[in-house]
Amino acid sequence: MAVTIRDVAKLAGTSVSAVSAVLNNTAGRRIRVSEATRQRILEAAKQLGYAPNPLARSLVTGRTGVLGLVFPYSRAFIDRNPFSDQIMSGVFEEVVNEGYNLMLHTAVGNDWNAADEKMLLDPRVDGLILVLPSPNSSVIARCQEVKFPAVAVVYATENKQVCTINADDQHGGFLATQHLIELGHTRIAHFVGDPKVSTAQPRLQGYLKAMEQAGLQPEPEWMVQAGFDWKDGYSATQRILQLPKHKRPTAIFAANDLCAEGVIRALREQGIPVPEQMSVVGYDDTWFASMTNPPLTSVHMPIYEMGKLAAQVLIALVEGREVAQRQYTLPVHLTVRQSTAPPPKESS
Amino acid sequence: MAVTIRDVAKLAGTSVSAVSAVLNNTAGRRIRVSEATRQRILEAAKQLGYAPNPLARSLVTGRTGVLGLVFPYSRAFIDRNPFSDQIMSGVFEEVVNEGYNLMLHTAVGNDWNAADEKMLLDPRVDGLILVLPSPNSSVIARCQEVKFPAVAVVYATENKQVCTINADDQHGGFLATQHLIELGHTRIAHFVGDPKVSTAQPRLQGYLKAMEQAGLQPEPEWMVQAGFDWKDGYSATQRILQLPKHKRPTAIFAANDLCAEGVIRALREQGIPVPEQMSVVGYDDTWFASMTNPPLTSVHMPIYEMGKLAAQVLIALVEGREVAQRQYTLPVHLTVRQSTAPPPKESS
DNA sequence: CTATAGTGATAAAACATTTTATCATAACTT
DNA sequence: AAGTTATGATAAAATGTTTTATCACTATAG
Repeated sequence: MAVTIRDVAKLAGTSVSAVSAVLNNTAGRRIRVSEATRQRILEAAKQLGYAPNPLARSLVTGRTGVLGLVFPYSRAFIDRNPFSDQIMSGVFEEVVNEGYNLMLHTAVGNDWNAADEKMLLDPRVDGLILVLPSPNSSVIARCQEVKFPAVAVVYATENKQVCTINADDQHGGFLATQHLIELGHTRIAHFVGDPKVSTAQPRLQGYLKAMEQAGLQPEPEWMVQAGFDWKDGYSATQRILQLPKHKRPTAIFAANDLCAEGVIRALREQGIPVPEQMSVVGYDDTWFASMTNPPLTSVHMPIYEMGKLAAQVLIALVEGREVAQRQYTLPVHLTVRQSTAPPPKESS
Repeated sequence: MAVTIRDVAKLAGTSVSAVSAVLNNTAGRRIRVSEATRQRILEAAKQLGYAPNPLARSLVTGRTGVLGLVFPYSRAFIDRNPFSDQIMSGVFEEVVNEGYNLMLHTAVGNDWNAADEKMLLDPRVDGLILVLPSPNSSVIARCQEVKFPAVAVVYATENKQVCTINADDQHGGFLATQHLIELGHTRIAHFVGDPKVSTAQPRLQGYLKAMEQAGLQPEPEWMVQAGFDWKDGYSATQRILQLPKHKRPTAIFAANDLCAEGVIRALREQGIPVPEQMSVVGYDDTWFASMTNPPLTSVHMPIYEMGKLAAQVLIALVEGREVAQRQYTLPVHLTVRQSTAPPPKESS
């Protein structure tokens, strides 16, 4: 059916090995070929429109030029989630630039069964980028064990051998809170993300650090266990509005942008204007943050860059290059928009 | 390194062919094997943790179990675009359910060069799902030519042999416009999408049809060449607000949700309340539509379902099953939210 | 005049499968 | 008793590459 290397060899009147050597520009190393036959081979290959079969090539070289990208199995993480889009976008950009291909995988939670193993430690991919919001994954442990190249994104671990890409979540939490303190707020709530996700805890730590540093004592009711979804922010806001007036916060630092949007929506429905009566800070600063009303002040997480870096590190690993650093923590910064303002004057 | 079929054969004390037959449940067809050896083989395979090498298998069977998903190369189409996310999400869901894998591709515009050909007509994928907003692609023609299984999404063509998945854009345009007419609007603008994208024209047709059917004569200024991006809606709104009062529309049917968000933003900045002074209708009804302020009335396009159907059809094609239908046009409906209302009373 | 080295190549092995062809043996038919 | 058929297998071919080993032949050095 398709044109093979043998067809080229036959047309050029040479051996298969010569064709292979010429087409891989590896002539001169083991196999020598004269300039004349080199030209004949090139001509023949062009004439037949020959393209090497990647399967056969991979079978013998043990390399495929394909990277695997693994998301946790959760439709929420793939669909309607600017975070995973941007990770993917960054990964994809780098992968394409470096001439690799990208294969998508899923169905991997924290548990790791035989089916997953076959799916992931697959000779069809040279390495894996794992988006692993849950800590202590056995997936990554298994990769280490069999020395399968892997890079984990948003993954917290003690093991210094594991390649990880993270953002400075604690500093992000600090920045968000400090910004509100500088505006004059003293009663600041933090809607904490899903505790199963590794980024939730450090952000809370950053919040606590900023509060402590400013000499503010956070009420326990201000640290609300919410979540990363829209409706988590919505319901958490409803709860916090039931606090007695003197305990009611004047600012909310939400778990992420989606959560913050839920906060804004709940506030709007209660007739509480943002930012005049309540300041709101988001987290992630995805494209979506600038689309809310009012546009959201948010901690900018370099998500796209994290995806890109993950791909860079993985490619280095796959190509056997030594990586300068195994664990990265990218800096974050605060993007101030219009959802934050000084607290309202006390009317009581 | 890895455990091969030979290791299993050796441990079980049988031939390689017997192992292959047993493990593929194809025993009895050509190769017969007794129940006793069958058990020995199964046991040996389990003990060694054998997993067949997909590369070697694909090389001989000519099938890989991998589908390719191709997006046009445009970062806007991958990043920050709820549309492509949802397509991908639908495709992915079906692909995973059916035990296939998904490979991502890009770098294909309307032009189709040799590099693209090698990348796409790749033995590593059994077939392609092409997201092809631009009509008359030579990509799809080439796939037809070499009988490479392919399904095109949002692709307009005269060729009835090409498998396509579309939504009823004309009816969508009709529904959006009719809704505004029923509310009492007579001066209705339509912000037309990128003319290079095949969905733009039918939506305009639907708009015109609804207007005509209601006996309304649309002013040429109301059909604004805008685009599918946020800022297209923003700038088009600024232009339309400069029309003299008697020509100024009371409702805008935007090219899509992103465009509509730009419209709302521009109106807000001009102090024109939505929907009291101006009704706005979006298109696509992505998750994002319910997040705007006010929540957007939008034509619901079954994007996720389109992705899913595309994968279904492609898998049928790949597996050699005859498909009931080669070209699908999925129905759309209107989701009414709070961005539309009757026109303001004439104050002049 | 014989080792050695260099040149230009080819044949064969290896990669891990599936598929096809072949081969005994026993049982059953004619 | 010879021929057919069913059973249970195995060896070998095929898939399309890359890599390793081998082979002539010539020129140069000792």
